[in-house]
Amino acid sequence: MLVDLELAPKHKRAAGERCCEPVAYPDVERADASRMADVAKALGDPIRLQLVDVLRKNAGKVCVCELVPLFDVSQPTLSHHLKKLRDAGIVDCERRGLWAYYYVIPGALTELSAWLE
Amino acid sequence: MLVDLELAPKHKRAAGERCCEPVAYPDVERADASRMADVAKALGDPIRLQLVDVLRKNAGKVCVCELVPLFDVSQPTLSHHLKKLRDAGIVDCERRGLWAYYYVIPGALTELSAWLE
DNA sequence: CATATCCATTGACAGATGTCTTTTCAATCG
DNA sequence: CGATTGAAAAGACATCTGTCAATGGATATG
Repeated sequence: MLVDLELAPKHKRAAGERCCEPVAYPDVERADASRMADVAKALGDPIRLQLVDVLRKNAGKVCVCELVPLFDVSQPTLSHHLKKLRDAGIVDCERRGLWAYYYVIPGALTELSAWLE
Repeated sequence: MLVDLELAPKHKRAAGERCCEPVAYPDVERADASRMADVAKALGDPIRLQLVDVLRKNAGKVCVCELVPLFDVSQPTLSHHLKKLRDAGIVDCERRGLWAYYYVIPGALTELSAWLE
């Protein structure tokens, strides 16, 4: 599938003249874009993306001590990544005694997912 | 919709004992995760996300001189963002005389989109 | 050729990021 | 209580990121 390029053979414009037709730009998009970019940014690290992947496939069943050995980073580093995901509103955790059980917050990815579609 | 938490009331384990059941962890995911994380990272900036949004809605019709006034950043900064998107394999451009026409590469977002779903 | 225009690149710089080691905190066990 | 354990936080440090001003390169006009 190729993109339908509409490359009008343009000529140099006079000073101050627009070189292209203006693109309609919905102002509402700005806040949406910020929210979605925050989520995308949080997913923009292989470890965090895999963390979300594992958590989604094992909703609510995974505690940190089980996540750590899956990655080649130290426990504090993984904790740091989990905090990033928490700050982005993608995951949350529930503590039970010594253990912390992480899960993906339902709906946290739907806005970005819908936009990407 | 709530996550189905299976919080077994665990007790302190003996030294060396696993505190959790091991999670099956497909090794194939590693390369996939890296690719998708790269795409997500590129989308992890509001300006870049909006750039992709505009380009998707105006496939192949948008030249840089038209994109610049849409954002409150300098032309070199926008050029930098476009390069990031190019490096991530999300967009490409076609030059025609003085102008550069950007477009979203078809299928560039499908892997991430499918995973997010 | 000289000049103007579009766009990319370079260099600089403050701030964010990923990582580790060390520390702290809360909870459990003996 | 004292010791141990799971997990978060703090501190340090090299690297990456977003931004701008200045520059460069290619193309068009005259």
